[in-house]
Amino acid sequence: MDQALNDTGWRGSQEGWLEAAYHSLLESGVDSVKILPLAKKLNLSRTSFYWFFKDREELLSALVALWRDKNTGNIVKRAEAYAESLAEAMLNVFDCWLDNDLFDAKFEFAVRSWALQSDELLAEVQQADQIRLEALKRMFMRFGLPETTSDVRARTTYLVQIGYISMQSREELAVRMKRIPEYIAIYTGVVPQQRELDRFFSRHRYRPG
Amino acid sequence: MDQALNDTGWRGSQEGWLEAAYHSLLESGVDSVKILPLAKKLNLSRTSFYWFFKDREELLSALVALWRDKNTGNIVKRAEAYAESLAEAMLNVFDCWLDNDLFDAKFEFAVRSWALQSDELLAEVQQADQIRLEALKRMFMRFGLPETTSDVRARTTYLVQIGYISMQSREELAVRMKRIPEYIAIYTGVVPQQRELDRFFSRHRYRPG
DNA sequence: AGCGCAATGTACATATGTGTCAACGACGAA
DNA sequence: TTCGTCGTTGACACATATGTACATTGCGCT
Repeated sequence: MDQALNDTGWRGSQEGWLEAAYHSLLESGVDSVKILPLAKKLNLSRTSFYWFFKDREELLSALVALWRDKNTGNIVKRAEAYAESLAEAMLNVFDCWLDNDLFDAKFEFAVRSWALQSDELLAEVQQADQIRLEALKRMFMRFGLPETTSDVRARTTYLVQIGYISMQSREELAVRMKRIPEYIAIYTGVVPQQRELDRFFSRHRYRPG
Repeated sequence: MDQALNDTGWRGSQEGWLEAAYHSLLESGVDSVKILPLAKKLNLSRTSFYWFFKDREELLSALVALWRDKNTGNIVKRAEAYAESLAEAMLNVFDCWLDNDLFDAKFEFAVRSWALQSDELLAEVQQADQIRLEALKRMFMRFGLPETTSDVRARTTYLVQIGYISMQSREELAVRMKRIPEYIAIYTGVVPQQRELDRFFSRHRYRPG
């Protein structure tokens, strides 16, 4: 995001406004995404906004598009990634919860909060939930679990993460990593092997101890 | 709520405004809680608001107080309620997720979204999370689980619910009930007994089948 | 009947936001 | 050099919100 966007030589640009809007959305919610304050942050005249966007609505739509592109695809990919065991498959999915490039948790929360005041967006969010939950459910079924079990385990996996996001806590990586083995055990019903955990830890540049 | 509040004979009242604010908060978030729109809904003059509340801030504080009183106490109580088995204890907690009088899920979500734009409120929400999680953790430990396990299982239990709330789904009671036995199995690691489930179902006026 | 006060309404001052318009500048290509 | 496009700006017209000062209504009590 931060490097993908950004300027083309001129002071302002579509991307400049969009990035400012993105940061404002994440920090204080949709209702803080207003043209006047953004202009102040960018040190631009408010009205120059209208050269890049028809109106505020168009800016908000661009934010939704950004979220759509980023957050759903990667979960599905990670759920479908190759794995020898269910525990390993689960750890693949966990990549999303720890790597901000795969899943932007703050963005996700801001969009969900936004959905409270927009039925249109709510429908989109619920569709995303559906797609993600189904991908996770298929993952459990790939390893031979029955359908109902797979469904509830998929929900547990996914909802714990959505809930975690909504706590807005900022914990150390180490604190979160210590819980991983237990989570895997609960979600899959199987204790993960040490080498599976080691592979996961090293992927995230974490040294247990 | 709906019967607790409401009028003293006069057209307006503290409670009238507060109730209108509550509904507006739940439907469209804090930023929709504005005096002018509320006045229109209540068919009152906007300025008569100031007879009951100093300003908008005071109304918002009253909303936070309402949330604080309602939503944290009951979870703790249910987690501490008597139970013969861990599964039964878990089902006691589940009462909150199914009974709107014990835990107001929509209210909870609206407040969490609100916390995005208020650091003060965020601190309160995180404190509530802490208290609730600790109560759940103690519940697991009461039944002999080790500390780390209890902690992660408490998180799972709680976060699934917070995540579920944030999906804002409106599912039939039957759909939700069908998942209960699996949830209990995942959360506690123990399959619940039929009589435990039956007691739970009847408590919530649900007939399986 | 009429007084007092709780409750409501009217008028004003102010703040913050949106969106349109027409004018202005700076840069690159013909 | 001059022209057109890209980008920027200030002025204007409005809309929606807050909060204060003051006037007005109408219920209840004596």
